[in-house]
Amino acid sequence: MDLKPTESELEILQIIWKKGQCSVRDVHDELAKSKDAGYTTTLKLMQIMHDKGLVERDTTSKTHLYKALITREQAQQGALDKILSTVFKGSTADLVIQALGQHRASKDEIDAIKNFLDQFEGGEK
Amino acid sequence: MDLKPTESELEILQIIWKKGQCSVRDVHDELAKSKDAGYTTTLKLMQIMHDKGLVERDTTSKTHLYKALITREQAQQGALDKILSTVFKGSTADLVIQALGQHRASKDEIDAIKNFLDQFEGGEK
DNA sequence: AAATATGTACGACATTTTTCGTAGATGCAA
DNA sequence: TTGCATCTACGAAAAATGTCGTACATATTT
Repeated sequence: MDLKPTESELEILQIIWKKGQCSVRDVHDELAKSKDAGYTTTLKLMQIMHDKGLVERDTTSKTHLYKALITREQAQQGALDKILSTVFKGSTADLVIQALGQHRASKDEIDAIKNFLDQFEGGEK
Repeated sequence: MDLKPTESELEILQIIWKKGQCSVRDVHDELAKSKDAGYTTTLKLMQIMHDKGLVERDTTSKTHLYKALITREQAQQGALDKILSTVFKGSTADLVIQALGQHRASKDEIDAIKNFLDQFEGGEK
């Protein structure tokens, strides 16, 4: 089980994660807002995702309904692992600092992260 | 100018970043430690990177020497932007927390991040 | 019931990325 | 200077991804 979604598959997973359960039409309409591809392209992609085990589907009615079998958190972790090894030399601290440096996080965000760090540090040696 | 390295190109860039300036042989020998591809494959890839403007090269001697034209920081930012939009819903805080949660940063790393945040927060509103 | 709309299946093609073989130039050692 | 090692150039194929057309089934409307 490989479970490494491609770029297009990730775009589709995003929509499924947001809506919870989707028909191909749901996904395609949402996708069409930002992208320009045919309906059958989306269909085929979702069929492939099913073959790969990235999604499951309910085929009891004519319009099949798809659910994600991989969580957003899993995909996030996979994406992080990948860029950590390819561009961040494995340094989480570098990654975090680079992420925060560019984006100008809001005060709320910074506080959330600080709280997280505090709680974290308490539990560790 | 697209400047979006592919997966293989990133592997090569990593080595060039580390060594500063490399022949194809340098890169290939290093690559061979973790991967199994022919010499001409590496050569071709580096030629393509040159065509794309990802690297420059000194061709005065028989063995050409390559330098990166994109910085590690640029590539890091590109990689971050990509996964922020594809799996993190644009939330830097989510990304940071997910990164720290899994990877068990060391105390030093945590402190470094905290210091960074402090200095940061001071400068902001 | 016929026409129209909407759905799945799936082969085939297009594009992008990666891999490799072969040819030819240049340096070097016997 | 002959032979061998090392290099670049580059076309072409393989592999991975993304795209679409067509066929056909099932609803829905008139």
